[in-house]
Amino acid sequence: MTNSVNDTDSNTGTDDPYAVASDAENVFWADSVADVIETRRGDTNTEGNEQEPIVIKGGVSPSGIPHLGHFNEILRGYFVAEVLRERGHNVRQLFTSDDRDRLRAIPRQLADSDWNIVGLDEVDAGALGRNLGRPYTDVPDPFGTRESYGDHFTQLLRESVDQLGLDVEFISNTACYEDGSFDEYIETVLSDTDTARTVLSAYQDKVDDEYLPFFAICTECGLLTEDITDIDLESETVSYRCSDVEAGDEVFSGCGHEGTISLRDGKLPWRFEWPAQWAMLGVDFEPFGKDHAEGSWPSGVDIAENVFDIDPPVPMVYEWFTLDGEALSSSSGNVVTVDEVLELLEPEVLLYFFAKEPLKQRDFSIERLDQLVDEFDRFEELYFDERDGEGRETERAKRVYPLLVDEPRKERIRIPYTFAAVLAMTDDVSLREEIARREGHIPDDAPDWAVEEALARVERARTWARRTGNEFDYELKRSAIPAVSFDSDIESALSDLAAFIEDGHEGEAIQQEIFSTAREYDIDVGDLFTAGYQLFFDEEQGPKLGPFLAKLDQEFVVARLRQER
RNA sequence: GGGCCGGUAGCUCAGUCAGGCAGAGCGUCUGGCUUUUAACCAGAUGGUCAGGGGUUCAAUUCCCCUCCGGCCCGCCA
Repeated sequence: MTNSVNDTDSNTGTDDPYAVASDAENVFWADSVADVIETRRGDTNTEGNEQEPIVIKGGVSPSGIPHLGHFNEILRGYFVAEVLRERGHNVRQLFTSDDRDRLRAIPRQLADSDWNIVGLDEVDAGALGRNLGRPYTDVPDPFGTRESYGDHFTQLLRESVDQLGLDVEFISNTACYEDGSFDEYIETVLSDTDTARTVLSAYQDKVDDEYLPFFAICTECGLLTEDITDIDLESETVSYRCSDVEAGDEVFSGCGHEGTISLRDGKLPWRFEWPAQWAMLGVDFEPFGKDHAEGSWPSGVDIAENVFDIDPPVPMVYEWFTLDGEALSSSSGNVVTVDEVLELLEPEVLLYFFAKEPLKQRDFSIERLDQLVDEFDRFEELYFDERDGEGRETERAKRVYPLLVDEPRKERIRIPYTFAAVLAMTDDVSLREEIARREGHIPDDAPDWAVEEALARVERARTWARRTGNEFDYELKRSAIPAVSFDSDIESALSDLAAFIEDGHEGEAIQQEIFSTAREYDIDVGDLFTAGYQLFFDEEQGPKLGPFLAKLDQEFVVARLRQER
């Protein structure tokens, strides 16, 4: 082995993907990354002397439903891109869909073009099974609307990026192979297979003297096969035998066909393909998951320097998220999509989540989503000097918050998330607003746009309560009375309560009256409350009853307490 | 087996990289209200900084070992 990354001194600083984002000078990791990128390029001033834009890349195989974890590949880069743009640089943010990778397993769940999550029983799973081992772009779209499986899931990812309002250029790996963009890099690798073997063998034991770093798509059966028998760079062709491919526990059977294909009808193995992308696209920065940190990254550095003769990009490792404590996984179906998340919280809250320290293991907890939203609300208040911070909290908020929203607007209104969930117990939109105003969450002079956006959170909290079935998941049974029956004491007590409310009283007075009525009839206070919750929610518990009833329309409340409708 | 990242209050997280009194929000408890029913206000409570050892006047912070969660050394955010 010569000049591997491990025995040069070039690995002391910016090649360490763990160290790049952890400079104590900065309160925001993306600033530390940007510092390193500027130093590396040597064009730290912003006087317009840089010829080429700074290129930031991410990438993923379109293996199934694009879930929250995949957005690390976009959003970690997005923050770095925004910081660099602030500093006056021209930045391109790229995303490669690694869509010539092979379909290795069929996910238990898929998403159709409208983001409906569907099980395998709703598609032709058998057809998918017959396509195992073939490139994603050669597998038919299971929903029959797009050109391929790969196109379908790439398109879904792109829609989520659009929903977040991000400016990202999508690049199809398959398209790059087909249009010849990869040609010179494939030729570089295959023209000196000794060097390729030598470099890679330092990282992979299975590389032997026969190893040829190229895969071919079989012209007969479409399998992406690894058994390359000859390379002819004169004619730019590769000969292969369609042998079985082992991938983990799976074996994809080859058809045995022996054929010859163009360099454009195959692909480089991942370990070479990644550095080839860096070379082809001129990548300056790329974040990647911890899975690549100890394997693909060091070999990629070595291949970049010693096969392609380029500098590798500035790297950054991010930790994986869990979803309510479990690993995110397209194949197992434990996923949450950006589409779903945006039904639960505002985009800026989602961006806030991704602005946190990349190396911390984090759980995205839908059960406790209120905690994340509360944290964001406080962060926002720090930015607007509406709250005192500890240590460098305020400094961080001042730095990061403007990157989360289109435009900081001091007049914005945030209804606390769990209170929004309480408001969502009624579907009367004007009542929601009235209660929010009365409780002081909406100032009298609030602009219309701020009220509208604040109340949009109520719908999101409603969706959250329904999705989790939590303690806020109450629904006022307005249209029909729940099937209940009470003993005569309780019926009388409810009737007295109706009369009291008919006289017109404030919420706290009604609350008091519930207690005194219960005493009067010598019934357990809890039983009377339970009866109330049953009548209005068909549940045994609920929000503080007196104030809630006071805010509903009186005629309805009185009639319901009398069990008339 | 070898290497890497993380572990701070019941929960979600700052602080650790530059050693100097252990922090926030939520929750919980108490009061506001002679009455348990979740929204509001006030106050209080809350810790073996995963565990052990070392260096130091001083360690959550630096070093070593161990445990737990995860990753890499096949493929794959």
